Amino acid sequence: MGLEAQKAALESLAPELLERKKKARNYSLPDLPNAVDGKVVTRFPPEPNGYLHIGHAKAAIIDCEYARKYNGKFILRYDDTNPEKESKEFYEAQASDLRWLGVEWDEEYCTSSRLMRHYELAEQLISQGDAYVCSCSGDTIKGNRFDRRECACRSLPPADQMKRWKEMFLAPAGTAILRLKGDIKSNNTAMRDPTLARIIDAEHPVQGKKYRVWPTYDFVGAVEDSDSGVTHPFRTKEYELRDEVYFYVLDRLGLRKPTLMEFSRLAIEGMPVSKRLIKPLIDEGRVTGYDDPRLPTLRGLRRRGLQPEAIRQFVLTQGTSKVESTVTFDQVEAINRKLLDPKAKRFFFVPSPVRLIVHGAPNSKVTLRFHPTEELGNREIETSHVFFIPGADASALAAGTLFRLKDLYNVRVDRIEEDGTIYGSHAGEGIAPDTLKLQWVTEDHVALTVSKPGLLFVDGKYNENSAETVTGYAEKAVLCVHDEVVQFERFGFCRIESCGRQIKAFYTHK
RNA sequence: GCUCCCGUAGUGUAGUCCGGCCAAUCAUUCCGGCCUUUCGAGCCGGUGACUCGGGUUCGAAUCCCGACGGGAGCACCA
Repeated sequence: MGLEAQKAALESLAPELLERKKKARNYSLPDLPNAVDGKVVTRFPPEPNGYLHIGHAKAAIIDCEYARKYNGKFILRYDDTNPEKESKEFYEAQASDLRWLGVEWDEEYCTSSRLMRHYELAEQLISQGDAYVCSCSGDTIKGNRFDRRECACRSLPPADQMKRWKEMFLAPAGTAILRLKGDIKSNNTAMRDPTLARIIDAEHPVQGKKYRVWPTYDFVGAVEDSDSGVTHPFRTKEYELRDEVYFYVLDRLGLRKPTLMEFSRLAIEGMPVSKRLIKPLIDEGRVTGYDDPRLPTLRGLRRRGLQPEAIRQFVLTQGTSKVESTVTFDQVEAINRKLLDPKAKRFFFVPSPVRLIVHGAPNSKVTLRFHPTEELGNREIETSHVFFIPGADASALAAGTLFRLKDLYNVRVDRIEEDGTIYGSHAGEGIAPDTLKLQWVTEDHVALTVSKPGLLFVDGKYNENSAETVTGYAEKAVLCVHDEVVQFERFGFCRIESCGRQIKAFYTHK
């Protein structure tokens, strides 16, 4: 029986079998292991040392989303245990960026507020013989780690270690560190007696000069997750080698062990996320700051016109896999466009304007809707016989061509002058099929420059053309728009940043 | 170099833990078509993938071994 015959036979016997069922994509995150509804606790632990970017957003959104999914609790924890790197401004900046993102936390605290607890646990480790004070030089420590060799400090008895620990609080910075007695022979370099605490003299943005001995990430990351009741801490893949340390520390301390999980770092093509790459761009004036719309910082994305919800949906489509991938920005744009489409007001913006004189044009006042289908209001425009149309479209016109001024009437081209000016004649109101429909402005317009954020890096090199601008005329009505994303018809979505005579527009995407 | 992680269409992603319902999901890109007073959105359709080689099994994207490829870590940063 041939395929067609089989189909026909099936059609008569059981037609329902011919319909291919479509499985609906489930956008929610996969189930968590060891999760109990109402008992899940997650946390987002940024270090207040810079502005949050899309990578942080991924972590924060996933953490928050899981807490909601299981009716649990979500904690914002500032991991501020290195006073040399952190500064006051970032605590609030990070919180406000998270609020903009729509991430809401149930609790918030600073790791630096718990140093006494860390000291207490450090002393427990010391007295148990699980930690020691090492006074070797940095180079010696490094060499010994490489050679898998224990140093003399390690074998001193706990009582001596405790004495050395007390002395650390008065010792000059750099002269001693507290190390975990791990496994110096381990293949995992992270286990070769990692540092638990060190001396730092810098003033802390919150604690001031109260402390000099600061615990490290390996120590407090594990302790804080456990102490604060976090059940499902997430971190990015580069910490995977430290998992063993994490659990070992908790094990020696007799503390509860959370279900630790990892996901890959989020990378977007041409958009650097690291301060190492961004800082020089700012210093050299190649970007305007951390809120430059070409940057994937939350501030940059916001300025560009990205909706927080788009970032959330995008992050959720990425999920929690460990596969490292580089996404192109159009994935984010597509989501953003769908969100923006029903709520962005439509305006006319004419890039590279060319003058159009219409013979027989009526002087009239037209009312144009801000949106073709949604009730977003409207604006009025008075028209006479002078218009401006886009240069790119004008260059395709020739004498005799019929086109339409969108939402107005048809025009037939009579002639085109040397200077580019187009002379045409009014050619009826009815919509003619298959004609160009052009956006237009009248003589009563505003000059506008649109910044088009491009990729900052192409093939690993700074892209000199990342800050393209398009100049043109916009209809007057844009003057009443403040900090809003609009759609310039046939041009693209743009965020209008300021009002008055100084309008800035950023091209969000097509 | 050592250790660890990861390899599903152009790009992402679901499925991999607990092998069969996978003739492999969804999105995006691209290409058609429809609709439309926008080159947008929407609707319909199409192209397109389990890195390779062995093994286990009645049956492998899924389990095992190896190769190859990519990434990460090897701090008194987080």
